[in-house]
Amino acid sequence: MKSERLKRSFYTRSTLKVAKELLGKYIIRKVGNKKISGKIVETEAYIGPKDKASHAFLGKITPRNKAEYLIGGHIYIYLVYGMHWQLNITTYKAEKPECVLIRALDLKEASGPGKLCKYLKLDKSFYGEDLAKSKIIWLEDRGEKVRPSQIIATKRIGIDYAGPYWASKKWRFLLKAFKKIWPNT
DNA sequence: GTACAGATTGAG
DNA sequence: TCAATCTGTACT
Repeated sequence: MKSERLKRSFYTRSTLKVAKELLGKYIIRKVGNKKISGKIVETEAYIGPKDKASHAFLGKITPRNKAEYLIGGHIYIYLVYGMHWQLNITTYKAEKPECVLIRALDLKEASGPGKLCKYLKLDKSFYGEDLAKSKIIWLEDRGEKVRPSQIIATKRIGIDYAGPYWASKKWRFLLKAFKKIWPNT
């Protein structure tokens, strides 16, 4: 099987393009001598500082979100609701706070952002990890082509606080074939 | 120092 | 429908 690790140049392009192309790619997580992996089937784009739903809205930098400003290909992970980790991958250039939230893999054990991190055993120790270099987590292209007609774009989830303009942006992308995983879509 | 909301989930 | 659970941020 063809299996190629995604390079820096994949991540440093425009965020919406990366968000769509991440669909169908595989995430590989090495724990000891075991590998945990799955296909990415749902993503969301966050384009700070103009995006009110982004943690980096208006160029805000805090100890929590500073990894969002790293060059494309780094992990930005944080805790929400006091109990769930969210895995984000930074995109575009350094100092540009843009990222893609990885929401789901093609497994029912990882069918949501919080469950995905639990499945991949991710936590704050992965903050700022470089997916282009890391030996414990990276992404692979296994040669699966995803056609635009297989991608569904919808509104992002759980960001109504950002107001109707940003909340209505269709920056959530998912593979048609896996729509059935989510009861509320 | 205190108050409060949140890029969710799973149970009821 | 709603509680669990805790960090970052904006106050005093």
